[in-house]
Amino acid sequence: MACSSWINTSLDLNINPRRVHEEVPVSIEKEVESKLFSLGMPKFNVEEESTSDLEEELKRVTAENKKLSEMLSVVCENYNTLRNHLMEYMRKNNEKEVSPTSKKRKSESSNNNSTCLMGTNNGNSESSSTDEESCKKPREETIKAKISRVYVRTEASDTSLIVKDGYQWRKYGQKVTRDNPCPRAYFKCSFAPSCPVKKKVQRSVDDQSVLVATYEGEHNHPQASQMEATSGSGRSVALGSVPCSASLTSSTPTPVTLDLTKSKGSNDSKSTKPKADSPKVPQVLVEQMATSLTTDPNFRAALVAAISGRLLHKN
DNA sequence: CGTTTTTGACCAGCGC
DNA sequence: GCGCTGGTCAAAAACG
Repeated sequence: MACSSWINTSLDLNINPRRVHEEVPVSIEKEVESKLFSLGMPKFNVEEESTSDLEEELKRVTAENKKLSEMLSVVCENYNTLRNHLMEYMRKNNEKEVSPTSKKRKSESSNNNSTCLMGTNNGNSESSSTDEESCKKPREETIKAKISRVYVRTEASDTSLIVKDGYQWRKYGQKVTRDNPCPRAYFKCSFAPSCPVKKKVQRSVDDQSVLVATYEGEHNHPQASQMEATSGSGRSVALGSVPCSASLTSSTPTPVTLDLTKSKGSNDSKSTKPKADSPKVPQVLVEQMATSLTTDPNFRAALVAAISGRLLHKN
């Protein structure tokens, strides 16, 4: 993913980094300074500051902190609203396209336009894409499967068809399909016995180093890795060991891809998923924002001021 | 010994 | 109806 696609979340906070508490003992002050300086923070002038100035500064930083929190809330709200709109739109679109007589394979072919590219970072971060409800064959009609497609770049020499996505999968079949010489692997979610999610993984015809993972259905449980992290007693989970490159060449101009596979359907009984199963896209967004913020000198200065202010107040 | 993977067989949808 | 194809099953093998 090109850096040019990154969202500029830089906040012009106009913080003056110079301000630091004056009444602090010199030893503590120097300690803080040296630590911050070792972190790449600018060393600031601490001379001739009055207490009132510092209190004012602290108030201002607190207010900005509050404002940032509010902005983040707004961003999250906007995201949820946008996602709901997208879901609504796609559902309406699907109702138009899928005729009552459409069958299994037609649903798959109509699914081809719901693809999206994603980048991976050593297989740990990934986002998926658009999804689409499909008309399944009779015995699967009870499952209104949501289908999404995920592209994962791996080592071209790696022949395994493992996509590390935080869930535990059991392979139940492999087939060589007509349009692709590379075999397609079929996986079922094995973390929860009742989980209906299936996954197909196949190498891309165009680029053998790209794995195409197609997900069907929605997980009715949190991610295995997250369950482990929270419970601390989960058994070892095979998440795959595919070394993925951090970048994925994409012609898609979309800067952020949405993971709607884990979106909570409004009328779905599975919507009562734990929060741990939240979409990964916000995480991507958060990472971008975090990166942007941490590289923003203004923000860093504000952070330094806030931290040092707190440290010094405690002393 | 329990779990997972492999792999050939089987089934169902689709086009002709 | 027949052949092709994708998807699933299930027994055997492999693995920890």
